[in-house]
Amino acid sequence: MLRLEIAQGRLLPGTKLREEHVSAAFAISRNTVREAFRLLSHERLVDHTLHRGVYVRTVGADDIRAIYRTRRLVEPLGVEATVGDEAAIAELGALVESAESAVARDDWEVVGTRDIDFHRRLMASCGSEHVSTMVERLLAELRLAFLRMPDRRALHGPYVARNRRLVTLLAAGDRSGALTELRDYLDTAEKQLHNSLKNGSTTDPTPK
Amino acid sequence: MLRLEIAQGRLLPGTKLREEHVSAAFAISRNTVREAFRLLSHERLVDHTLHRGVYVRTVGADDIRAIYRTRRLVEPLGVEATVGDEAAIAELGALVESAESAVARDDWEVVGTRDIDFHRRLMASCGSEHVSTMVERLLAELRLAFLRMPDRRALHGPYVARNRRLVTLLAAGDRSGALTELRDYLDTAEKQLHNSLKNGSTTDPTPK
DNA sequence: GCATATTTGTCCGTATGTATA
DNA sequence: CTATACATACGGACAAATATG
Repeated sequence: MLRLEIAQGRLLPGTKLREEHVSAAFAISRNTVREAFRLLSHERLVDHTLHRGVYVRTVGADDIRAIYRTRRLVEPLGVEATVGDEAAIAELGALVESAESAVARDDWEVVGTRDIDFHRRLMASCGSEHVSTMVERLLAELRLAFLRMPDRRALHGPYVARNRRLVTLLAAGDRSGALTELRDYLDTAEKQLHNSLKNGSTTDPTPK
Repeated sequence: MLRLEIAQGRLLPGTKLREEHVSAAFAISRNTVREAFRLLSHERLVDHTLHRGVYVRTVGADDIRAIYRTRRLVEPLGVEATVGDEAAIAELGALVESAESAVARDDWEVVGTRDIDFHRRLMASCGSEHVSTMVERLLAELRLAFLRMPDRRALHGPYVARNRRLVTLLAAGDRSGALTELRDYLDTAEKQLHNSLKNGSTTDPTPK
């Protein structure tokens, strides 16, 4: 049942998923495949149009705008909740460290993963299950956007230093400093994503 | 496919939904029923345990605590976004008016619905699709909690005046006043729900 | 524009494993 | 412990919609 992994790592956005094909590939029945498709569709990882099948979701410029609009709205709540939460700050520090060692290994795949983990952990401090699941979905969408980007190093490279700075500010208890750092992070990240999308994306846009 | 309506209005929490029974009642196949169950389960309207079937969700005291923890976290964002949004304030006023006329008719069902509509509209001003769908789910859970309460008048009665006050404060541009009014709303609402749950609930708790 | 082939949506029947009486 | 009921999963079938030539 775990083809989330396939959708999130292996397949490229825009790929059509034929029921018959998938059922053969996984040696499961078509009915079971359909149930799985419902789940993925509900998680917005695939697009499902009537009588036309399911496609791996292609996140466009509008989607990115929506994602960062939400992040700008919600992530400040995360830093508010994290200030003074020693355990959380320690875990965030560990995640940044892991990202830094990945940079040293030139493993940009896990650098991106650690960045996502970082912000998931940041929001977990809110202590709201509802918010956490929303963030989970938000970051899954973001990961789909990452898949369309050609240069992973340029994509994830700049942000481990920013996360490091954020942790330092949080550890120092500098609430407003952390907030402005966060805002700056989000602004530059969104700008870069739009640029990468405009210039060259790995896959065809395939709007139709 | 619209048995959301049934789960949200007709059936009481704790009711077991047998696949065969439902498929017969709606004249559809078990396979289709199963797909629908997956959807409802993902929306947290039903509990789905392996090999034991699906039950209409019973929201307990812990769930209510989680709901209001999230509301206290997120709804302030809604008032921040609504201050200065003339169109939104007008719509909120219309919703309160509709609730007031429902009070005059002794129609407490729609009073509760308008209360939910009110807070949905409030959060819509954030302009975040992600937040809106999260709120949608949050309020669906809350409505399930309402179903367990015996006295609808006592449940919904006190809050139309509070919503009216909130609209007035928003229209006056009194941001901090609106925030404290909101906090007070949430505190008393949660307290009342816990009380009603303790004393007498319409349905059996049926924890097992 | 039309005819054909492919694919989806829906249904039925059946087999197997699990939980409950 | 046995037996029953039920959920899970499989495979085949057909109609409807879509895509292709």
